[in-house]
Amino acid sequence: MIAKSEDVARLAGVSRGAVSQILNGRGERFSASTIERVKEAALELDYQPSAAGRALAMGSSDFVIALIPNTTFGGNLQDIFGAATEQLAEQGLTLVLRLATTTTAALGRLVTGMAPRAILSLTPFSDEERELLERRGVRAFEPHLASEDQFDREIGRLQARHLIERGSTRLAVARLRDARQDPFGQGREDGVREICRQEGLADPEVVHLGVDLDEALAALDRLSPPEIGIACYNDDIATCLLSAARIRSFVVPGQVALIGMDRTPLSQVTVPRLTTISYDVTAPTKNMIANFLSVLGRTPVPEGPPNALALELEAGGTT
Amino acid sequence: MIAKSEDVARLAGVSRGAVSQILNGRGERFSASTIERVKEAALELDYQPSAAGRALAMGSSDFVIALIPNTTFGGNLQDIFGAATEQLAEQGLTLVLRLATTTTAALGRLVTGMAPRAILSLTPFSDEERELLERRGVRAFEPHLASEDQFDREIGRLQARHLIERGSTRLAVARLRDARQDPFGQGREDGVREICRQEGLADPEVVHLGVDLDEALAALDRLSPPEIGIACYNDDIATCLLSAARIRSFVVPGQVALIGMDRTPLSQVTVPRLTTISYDVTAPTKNMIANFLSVLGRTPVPEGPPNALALELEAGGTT
DNA sequence: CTGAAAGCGCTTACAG
DNA sequence: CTGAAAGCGCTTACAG
Repeated sequence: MIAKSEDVARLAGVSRGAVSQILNGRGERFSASTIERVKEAALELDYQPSAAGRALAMGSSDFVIALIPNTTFGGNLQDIFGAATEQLAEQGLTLVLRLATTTTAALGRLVTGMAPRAILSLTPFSDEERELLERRGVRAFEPHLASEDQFDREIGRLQARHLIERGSTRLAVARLRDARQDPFGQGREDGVREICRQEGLADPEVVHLGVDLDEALAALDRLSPPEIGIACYNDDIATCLLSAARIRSFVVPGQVALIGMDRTPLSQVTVPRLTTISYDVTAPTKNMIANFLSVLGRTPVPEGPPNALALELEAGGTT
Repeated sequence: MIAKSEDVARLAGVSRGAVSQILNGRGERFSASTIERVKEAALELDYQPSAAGRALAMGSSDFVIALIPNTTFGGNLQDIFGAATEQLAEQGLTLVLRLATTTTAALGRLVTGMAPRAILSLTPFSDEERELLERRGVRAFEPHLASEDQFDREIGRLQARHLIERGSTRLAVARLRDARQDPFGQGREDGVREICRQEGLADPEVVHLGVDLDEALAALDRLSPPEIGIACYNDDIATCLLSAARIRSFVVPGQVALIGMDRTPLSQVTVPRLTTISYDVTAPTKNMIANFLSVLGRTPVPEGPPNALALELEAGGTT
């Protein structure tokens, strides 16, 4: 049988109320020996308070929901959430993950059903979601970013500037064929175009492809190099185009210059090594969690928001 | 304010008990007009039953926990869990994800606290976990796999047989440097060795590396080709070694033959294309979920377990 | 066919 | 310093 607070109370010879107080750290007014007895009884019975009972009595559960984005959930994020799970566990909170791929309605059902202590998201909430959460009285946390759109434009700008600096006079943007997976593509493209205009170059051509060699070859043929600098949606796309360029015997970076984004591990082992932009989600995510913990009021306030645009260009051999 | 069942009852002019029965589909005995009124009231008030209240009354919550493995949680899995989330939602169940990286004790706290309807795992539970879950009365589901170890040995065997078939007479195994991420390495290595002995070849040399060009170069130098067939832990490692071979000007597959595992998208765009083994987690995972739903008794039993060892060798240009 | 009451396991004023 | 009681929102026998 699963022990309940009554079992603990009986074993320790106190009331259920006392058990609750003591186990929740509000037992200053009890004698040391009583406290000791209760704690031992709880241990002995392997007592775990029922989440439902607590939630009902307290009005909000001990759950914290983390929304994970639809994009690749790489090893990085697992480490972060692994650590976060433990940190929250120390505070008696249990972190559960949820795919962000849900409608606002589903999110609504989730939060009113679960009554979580808070909800964390790796990507900014939509206005609709924000309003919903406020109405339901759920605290929402998101990484302290500049607006998502500005962020993507900045990436596009960075890519374009670097390509131009390295000698490209004709730019292209390689976006993802699958629009579902391309939430950031438009912002990137806009950033590239902005720089092109600013520098007096023609607007970038735009190609769409997936991680597929045939598509990469077709895209490259359409762009009819020699002499094109391609700002790629991510390193995988850049890698594809690098293979395509090799098959077509184009000189990289002489004829085809490539810049990726993400600095994936594999981007560092291509020949030549990919030029890319690294962006560490770790810092903003950790900061978000620290911020959350501090709002819980049990932890010092963190140092201050890290630079939200911690983009770093890593020059490789493809530009 | 958040509506509760009492609000719905008042608005519909019935008792709370009636609201509960009707909204949970056990309202056959009520008149059609009553049912209609209650449903409308619920809709109007945007009523969401409190998970805590339900859980407390019913003894188990509407949560289903899915344990996600510590390895890469790729796009595939997201799709699967996205679909599963919706399927379960239709049954009134809410799927939450949890990193599998937890101690048995933490798992115990989670399940006794949450009282989930079931717990699903993508990888087999340990005996300890299994025993814990049984004791707590939590239903556990896992993909219908042959034992994990057999599975990995089979992968190793497949890799080795293919390399030998393609002419390798000296084999090596490339494992992950980071042992944490190498849970399957030993089984694979054992499978390769088994085949080597069976075929009268020397035992395979074993190298350890990460996704890092310098490490790949060092590993390749240590194996001192020409003439080595390398069974790689995964496609990323194989890709690394392919780059290293190119830098050292080894002929692939003539001098260095490579076979990966996973059939990642990027493995299909290397030059030459990687020989690899594909294994679709989708089928076993979907099957597990179908199985779970059928046990809930609201869905027909699925067709029968898919072939758990649905490994498929995909010959590329590296062997 | 419907409603009133008890109970799920916990916490929190409140009375002693 | 401690215990008895009420109440959180729901469901489920049970009585009408």
